[in-house]
Amino acid sequence: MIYQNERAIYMKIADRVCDDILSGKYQEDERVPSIRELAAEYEVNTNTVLRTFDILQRDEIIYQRRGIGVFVSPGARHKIRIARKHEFRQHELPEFLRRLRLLDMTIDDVVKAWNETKDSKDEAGTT
Amino acid sequence: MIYQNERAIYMKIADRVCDDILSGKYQEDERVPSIRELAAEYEVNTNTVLRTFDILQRDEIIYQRRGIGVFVSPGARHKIRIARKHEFRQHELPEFLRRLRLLDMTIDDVVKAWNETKDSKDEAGTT
DNA sequence: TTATGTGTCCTAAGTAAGTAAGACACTGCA
DNA sequence: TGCAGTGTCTTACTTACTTAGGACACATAA
Repeated sequence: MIYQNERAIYMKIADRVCDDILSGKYQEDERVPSIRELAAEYEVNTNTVLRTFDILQRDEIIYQRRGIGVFVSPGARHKIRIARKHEFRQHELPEFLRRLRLLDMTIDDVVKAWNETKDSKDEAGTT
Repeated sequence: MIYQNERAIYMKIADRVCDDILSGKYQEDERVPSIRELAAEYEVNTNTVLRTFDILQRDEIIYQRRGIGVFVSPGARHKIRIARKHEFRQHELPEFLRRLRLLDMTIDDVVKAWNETKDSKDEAGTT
């Protein structure tokens, strides 16, 4: 039985946007899809995306220009990396290992999965 | 920036109870703390814990006896393990590795953390 | 200037989650 | 029998989230 239930769509979208900045899909000072476009992509109301952008702007990840669009702030990528790494070490990793241990599993299972996904990437990169 | 925001306290409590069944804190056919006790422990309203027990009973993890208490169902531990393992392989592990990769980290960081927490447990078990 | 696409704001509504406080029914025990 | 502890249920209220639909302000290009 799994009971996680994370709601707040606008928060999840914020996380996705950060993902895309980290991965380089959105470069710094580059334009992000418009509120209406993102609302269509995620199939939510424009107000929901608006709330996403509210907190992203509050955290200086993006900046909005009335009538033009939304852009990635300079230094956003680095800022996200720092925050994510901290969160990872402090919470995600310990929680992950805790759940791993609760299932009597070992790190080998994780390493194996890592190598498998890594292999598929190598194949794409090679040849 | 981390935007997770998982609400629904009653779901988190359900997860905690399952943790405690997995770890052996609550044995099968053994009594679980009363609704009022758990409400006090987690500092929530009794109705919130009631909702937790509603879904745990629906999933046959527990059974309630009016006037007596709440008990762990026979086979609950096994049932939770199956569900958790499935969830782990299907979602938690892939998502974990994805986030790891987004941070340009490698599996070595995870192995290291695993060994460290494992060491501290070994010390407690030995001598 | 006008049209279009953008961000911004508003009101209205519904749902889920959580709290609060109390009442009732059942069980075991003194 | 009476009491205490339990699960159960009810009503009322607040808050956060999400949707819906529309309106306005601004910037750019035709």
